[in-house]
Formats: sequence, C-alpha cells, structure tokens
Amino acid sequence: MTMSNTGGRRKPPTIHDVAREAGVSRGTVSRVLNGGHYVSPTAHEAVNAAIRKTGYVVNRHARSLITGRSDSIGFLLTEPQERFFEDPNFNVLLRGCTQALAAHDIPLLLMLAGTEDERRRITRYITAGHVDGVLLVSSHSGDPVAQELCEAGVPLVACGKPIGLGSKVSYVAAADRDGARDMVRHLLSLGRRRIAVVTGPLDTPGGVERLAGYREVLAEEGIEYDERLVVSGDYSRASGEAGAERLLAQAPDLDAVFVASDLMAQGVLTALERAGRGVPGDVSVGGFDDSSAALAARPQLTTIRQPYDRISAEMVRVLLAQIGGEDPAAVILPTELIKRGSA
Amino acid sequence: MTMSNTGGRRKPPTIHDVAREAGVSRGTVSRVLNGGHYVSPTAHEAVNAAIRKTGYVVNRHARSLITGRSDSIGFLLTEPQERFFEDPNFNVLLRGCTQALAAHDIPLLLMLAGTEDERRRITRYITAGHVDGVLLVSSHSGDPVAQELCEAGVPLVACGKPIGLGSKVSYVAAADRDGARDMVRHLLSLGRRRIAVVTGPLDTPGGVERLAGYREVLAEEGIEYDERLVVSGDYSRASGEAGAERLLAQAPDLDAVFVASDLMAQGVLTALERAGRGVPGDVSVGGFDDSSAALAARPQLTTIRQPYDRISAEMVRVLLAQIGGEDPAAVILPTELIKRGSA
DNA sequence: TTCTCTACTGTGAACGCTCACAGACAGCAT
DNA sequence: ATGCTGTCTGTGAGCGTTCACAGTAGAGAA
Repeated sequence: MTMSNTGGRRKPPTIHDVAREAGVSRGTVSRVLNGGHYVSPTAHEAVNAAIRKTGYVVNRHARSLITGRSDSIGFLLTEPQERFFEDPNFNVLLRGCTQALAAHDIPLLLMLAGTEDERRRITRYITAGHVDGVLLVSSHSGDPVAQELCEAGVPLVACGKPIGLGSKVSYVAAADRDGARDMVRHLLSLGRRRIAVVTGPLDTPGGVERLAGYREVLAEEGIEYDERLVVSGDYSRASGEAGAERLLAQAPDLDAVFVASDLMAQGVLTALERAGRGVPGDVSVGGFDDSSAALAARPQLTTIRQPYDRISAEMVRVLLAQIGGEDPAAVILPTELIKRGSA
Repeated sequence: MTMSNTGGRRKPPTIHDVAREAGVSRGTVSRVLNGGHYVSPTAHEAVNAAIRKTGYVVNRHARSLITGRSDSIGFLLTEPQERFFEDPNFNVLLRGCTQALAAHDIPLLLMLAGTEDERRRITRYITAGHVDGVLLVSSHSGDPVAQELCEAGVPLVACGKPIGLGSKVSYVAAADRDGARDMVRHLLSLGRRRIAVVTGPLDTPGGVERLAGYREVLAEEGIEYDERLVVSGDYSRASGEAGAERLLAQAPDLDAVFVASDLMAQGVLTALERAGRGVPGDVSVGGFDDSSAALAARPQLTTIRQPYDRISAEMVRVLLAQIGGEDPAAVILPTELIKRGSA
C-alpha cells in the first residue's frame, strides 16, 4: 500500500501510468477496470499490483464523457428541509433507496432544493448529466422541477403519483384509496358513526386519495358526508394537533378520527388528551403510514401500513430500468391494516 | 424557447452546434460561457440566441475533465442518519452551508455514509474527483474517512476539531471550553455548588472540551471534583433523560446540571420533572447549542449559543480558500451565554 | 506611412478515458 | 498444409470542453 503521492499535491496517476507500470497497454488496464473479461490471469495480476502501487483511481469525468453515464443517482427533495427531516417516512425511504442502490454499487446523492434559487441550480446540475436519474420525493402538484426534468429527458421516478404531470412519468405509490377504505371500514366495524378525518394537503396525491377513500365508504354505507368532520393538515405533528382542535370545536360529537398520517395522528392524540377524550374509549383514532411515530404514540396507533421497504426497492428498480432504456412505469403497492391500541 | 429536442431522446447539442448556429468558433462560444470577456457585443448576442435556440447546456464532464474542477461541494455525514436528522443543529448547519455556497452558485450534495459499505463507496466517489471539496460533519475520533480523504489530498473542512487527525486538516469550531466555563460560572453565580454535568461522547471534541471547561472552573473555585456528578450521553434526547436518572440516583443532592447539548437537556428536564424536582427552583439546568430545542423546552433553556450561521459561513469560506490553493486553517468562533428560564 | 497597442477571433492541442477494430497466437478440426 | 475457432492484446480515434497561441483588424501615436 505504498502511496507515491503523499505530501505534495502532484497530479494523480492516469491509466497510462498504470499501464506502463504493469507493462501492458491502456486497453488491458481498462478491461481489468471494467469486469476483467478477456484478460489473462498474468496481466490481471500485474494490473492490480500496478493500481495498488500507483494509488490509481479512475477519473470519472473522463469515463463519463465517453460513456455518457455518471454512475450515480440523485435523491431530490423539492420541499423545505424541515418537512423532510421531521417525517420518519422520508428517513425510511432514503435508507431503503440507499440500500437498494448499494446492491448495484451506485452512490446516492441527496439534493435539497427548497428555495426557488436552489431549484434552478440543482435542475441545471442534473440536466448537465451529473446524475443518471432522479428519485423524486415531493408530491405537491405543479412542481416545476419534475416538469423540467421530464422534458429534459432525465429518467425520473416519483414517490406517489405526481398530480398534474403527464402519464409519461414513472411513479411508485401505495394504494392510498384502498388503505383509507380499509381504515374507515375498520372504524365502522367498531361501531363508530361520527368519523372525522384529518386529510393531508389537497395538492398531494395522498391528501386527495385518502380523502376519496373515506368518502367512498361513507357513501356506500349510506352515511351522510358532513364537512364539519373534515379538516386538512400538512402532514406535520403540529398541524394534526391544530386540526383536532378545530374538529372538536366544529363537531364535538365525533367518535372517531381517521388521520392521513401517523405524525399528524400524534398531534391529534395530544389534542384529544387535552380535551379529556379517552382513546380508544371515547374516540377511536386511525393513522396512516405505520411509521415509527405509530409505535411511539400512546396509545400505539392503529394504522395503515405503507410498504416503504418495497416502495424504495421498486423506485430504484423502475429507475434503473428506465435508465437502461425501458419505458416509464407506474407501480401501485398494497397497504395493510395494522391494529393496535388506538382503535 | 424552441427546443429542437422534444420527443425522441437525440444526442444533446454540443458547443460545436452552437458555434455553427451562431456563425462563430468554439472558442468564442466558450468565452461567452465563461464570463464573456473579449467577446464583441454582436458575437455575444448571436451566441446567446444560438444557445436558446438549440437548448444547449454545457457538458460538465467534458469541462471537468480539462479544468480538473467539478464545481460542486459535498456535505459528508459519516454517522448513522438518525443522529443527523434528530439534531436541529445539523439542520441549521446544512442550511447555512447551502446558502453560503449559493452565493458562489455552487450546488451542495449531501452524502450519507453511515455504514462501512457506504463509506467505501462514497470515499471512492469523492477521491475520483466528483466534488471539489468536502464539508465534514462528524466529530468522532478515528474517523477513517477523514483520514483517507486527507491523504488523497481532497480539500476538507471539519465542523469541530477532529480528534486524532494531524494538524493539517482545516476545521471550524466554537470555543467549547470557554462556553462551558461561562455556563459553569453562571451556575455558580446563582449560588449552586453541587453542579452535575451530562457530557457528550468523550470521543468528540465537544464532549471532551466542554467537560474540560467544567473541571477547570471547579478547580479554580476550589470545588472538589466529584465523579458521581458526571455522566456521559450521546447528544440524543433519550441519553439526556437516562443520564439524569443516573445522576439523581448517584448524587441526589445535586442542585444544578450542565448539559452538553440542548437536546440532551430536554431529556434532563423530563427526568427532573418526573422526579419532582422543580426547574429552576430546585435545580438549575444549563444547556449548550442554543438550538431550536432550547426554545421548545419548558422552561426555556439557559444555554450557550453556538454561532451556527457564522460556523457554516466560515466552513465554506475556508473550504473555498483551500480549493483555491491556500493552506488549511483552523477557525475558532466565540460563544455566548443566553439566559432564559431554566437557570 | 509605419509601428504599437488593444480588442477580438479561430485553431490545434490536450484532458483521461472507453470503444471498435485489427492483429497475434494457440488449439483443434479439416 | 489450411481453415476456423476462441482468447488475449495493442492502437487509433473520439467523447465535449478549455486553454494557449497565433493571427486579424482597427485605433491611435510616432
């Protein structure tokens, strides 16, 4: 492990230096670097020794220039970072994607583009070919970044169906509507009839679809839709708490709350406790996500599990396929009702 | 804004296409792209028009190949991501760095390298020249990544003085020891004499230095050092709570706690409340950081403010200077005692 | 005029790599 | 002998850019 380069910052060794050191040609070194096919054991060994001796690392710019690939993937976040960091789901998703890509030896770059200015910079960076594809984690409609990247022909996979974008963009999503239906039916099965709902933002697919599932089941069961039982949050804990306050004021007779995220559900629990309503005695509370917040809550949340491990794995699979030339695809994954103490 | 490239994914336009379209040479286009000096107004206009018409974006791989720069900076995190996401300080730091770099139009790439495997991948990625420099946010000693990057000659600036690394690595840090001294003196000025301490991990500079400041002041005041008054945490809220439990068991007569981070201090408050000790009546609690946790706590925390905005600005400044060829530098920034309700 | 200076422009080299191709050599059948 | 495989190797070209250099034209000074 003799580094000939310690101390002064000399220019790093090139493939040529390695070739000379090993007594072979550039081509042979390149072949060793890319899988080692059609290389004799002798040459293979000599090249590896030369690489160790010179401390060579391939210049990825040169490689990318000719291959057109960068062998890295971007994890793009177009929302303010607070949102991201507070939400345990994002965490799980990020880790899942990192792991799935690790199997392909591809590094994941996290890019935050919360401000308009940042969005411009990052978009330019991406369209300039610095990553081969983008995993997009932002669900707000009318996201100009997604639009732009799509038009620039950058392979893109969104988490959750992007609203307002054409059908040519890939996405992976949980079956939000079905999940919501399961939860509402579960609450009904407990004898609840005045079921309130705290939705997500209505410009996100999760916000829209989960509310739709709620309304569908109510309609099917002949229960009248009462808009006093419906408020919207922004997936944050605080907004759940505030939402529950409003619900208690508008519809004090509620006997259940279906909350569109576990984090918001935590806030709802706080508000209910303060109001002296027992859970699950007086009010049943159902969450959504099955994130770590569901287990941290007291009582633990009955919730709809989103298969985040599968979601991230699928996102990576679809993205790599698209980079490989396949057409965009949409993947919908089933959810599951998890019964715990809150309902 | 006519994109000649919509639909089929043709190969993107090169600088050559732009030159032909504008009726000038490659050189002139390149000059326009890089500041526009020594270019006639006529040519300048023609090139800009051609760029718009062709939808040209510079191929950064080609540029990087010859300039040796990538015009991007990495924000490297070598700890498990949970730690990072829970701590509000990191958030502030990240945003500060992003903003400081935005002034130079440089995108920031967040790289998570929590596992051994990821560390290898990311190190290779960095040493291959994909970023011009690295902002390192990990303070644990013996971090092999920092060592490796340093040896590879990658410009690097750490947040907090890296333990166990040579003096040739740049860092920006708050005056931890002075801050701790200020806090302990403040607690003494309130008449407290049995001052306990919850330190950070003792393989981090913050952990070591803040404890050192505590011991110094005690020694100066002729107060005996009692190791029952000292426990260590890992900067997490939970570890603060657990630490306080241990302290209460070992030294029930404590009348103040100096906690090495606000997040841990929140945990300490929880434990004290459960034990029926009033804050600040029975026990004074001092934090460290002045993070958002200090304001969120009840009572609000008296704490030592770390100037995170200046820290991030300095990190970026030092890193860019180093990339520009300057020698590594160490910057120590002063802290400030912020008095609130807890002490 | 002629010379110098400045503003501007075009033209080969690189940068370090991969890829396609051609060639060499061995083994085995014809 | 000849041909055909298959494995292995070296070479030249080219990816899209910047940079150094040489050159042109016009303005102003001698």
